[in-house]
Amino acid sequence: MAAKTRQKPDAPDASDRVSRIREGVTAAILEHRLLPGTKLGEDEIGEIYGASRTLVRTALQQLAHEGIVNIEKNRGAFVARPTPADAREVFEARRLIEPTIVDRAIDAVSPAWLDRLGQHLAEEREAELRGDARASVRLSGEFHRLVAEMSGHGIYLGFLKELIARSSLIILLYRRHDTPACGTDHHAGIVAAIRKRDKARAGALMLSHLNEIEAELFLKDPAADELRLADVLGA
Amino acid sequence: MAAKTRQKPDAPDASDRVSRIREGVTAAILEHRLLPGTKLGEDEIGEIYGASRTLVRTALQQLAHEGIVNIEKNRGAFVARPTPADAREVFEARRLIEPTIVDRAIDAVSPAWLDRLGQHLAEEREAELRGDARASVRLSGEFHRLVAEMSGHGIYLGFLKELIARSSLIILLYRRHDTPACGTDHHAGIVAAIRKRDKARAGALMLSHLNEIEAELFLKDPAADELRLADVLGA
DNA sequence: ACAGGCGAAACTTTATACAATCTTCGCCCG
DNA sequence: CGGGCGAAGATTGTATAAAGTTTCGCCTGT
Repeated sequence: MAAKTRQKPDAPDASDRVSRIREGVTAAILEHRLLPGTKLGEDEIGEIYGASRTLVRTALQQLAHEGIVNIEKNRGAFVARPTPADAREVFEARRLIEPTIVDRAIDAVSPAWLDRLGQHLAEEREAELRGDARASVRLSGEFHRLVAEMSGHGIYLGFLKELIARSSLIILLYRRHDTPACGTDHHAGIVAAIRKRDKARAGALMLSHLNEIEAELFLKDPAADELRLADVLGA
Repeated sequence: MAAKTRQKPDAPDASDRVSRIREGVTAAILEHRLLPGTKLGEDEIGEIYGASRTLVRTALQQLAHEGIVNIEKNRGAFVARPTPADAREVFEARRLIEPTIVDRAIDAVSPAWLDRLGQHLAEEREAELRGDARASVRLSGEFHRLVAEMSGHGIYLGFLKELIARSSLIILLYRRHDTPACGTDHHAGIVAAIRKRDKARAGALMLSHLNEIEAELFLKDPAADELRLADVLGA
């Protein structure tokens, strides 16, 4: 019967327009097409997506709540610029949550999920061979989200989505050398451990993976943000 | 100079009107004055706070993102009614995060914070003696938030605020017997451990505290929601 | 030439009006 | 008398317009 009118409350690819805006802007930020500090004018975005400012505003407010956009009163919305302190908090939280998520994911493992993971690893490898940095960045984050979805834990998934989005900005701002793909092999190792249902090993690998990513960051004084940003923009 | 015009971006008690609406509704939900499933009409709330629907809508969207309000398309906003599965997820997440938060709080301990904690315990005791159930519920949640603020970890604090708000709804829906204050002594014990900077003990006490709260819940089939709600309303 | 202030333009914020959708109540038919 | 159809009422979704704030350029005075 009325199965089409009442769609589930938080449809993943919700076809309404505000979700399309939100996901478009999110993708642009996660792929490093929009740099930290960039002004996100309401008219500007509205014209791109053919939507009214009302809808754009809604989307921007959601992004602000997720921590990847800052809204300054009477000034507008800007792509967030996490401080080194923020960065340390984000990675501490990820080190706490993600090993647990892997653990739960192994509980929920199934052939279909293993296929999905294998397929994702293939995509990551392909993007890296292609030298497509944007796709690599996006897929790297999506791997972690995939594991969280696999765990079937909605709250962990929500938290992790936030942490991943912020991590993307942090990596852009503070990565030391431009090691293009730090941990493709790491992901493969984690999947292997999941296949073997080896919780201890999977959790340990996830932890060391996160540690290695953070170790490649240069988290010093906040004033260095400007320099770093100029560097990225010049390249 | 212009110190009043540009206040910090995420002021805790932001005096703008949308925050006042959000906090008012949140307080009403946390104090169990608004029951799960209650319709939150935009005009209705707008008239109470003397605000336009635009502002009310913004506040409701924020509450929806925090998980304590559900917005159904073309139907309106309702106080969320967590399922037993949601409840288990919330408490699993709290068991993971809160011991870590206590740990970090002990790192940041100071005489001022210890005063604040002691003062809070006194308030809790007083409310309980008074038999003020509403204040008890609110203060019980605020204790956990206080520890999170003490930890100085903004992300953990944000996550925990969400979890506490949801917990309040869960306890209302699924508590077995009306044990008025399950864990006032627990809170005191945790504070004592914090005073002694005994991380292991503080974390363990927090964990058992959460376990005991969850143990008092009756998490069976989702269909029982209706009965439970009717029970509460009748009382 | 330079500092300070005035003013206009652009943008965000808030309110209001319009359109679309759902709910409810009444009526009619079986 | 019960069930279903339909129209009126109410409520939400969206767009547009009015109001307030910030910012930038320009002009004047020293």
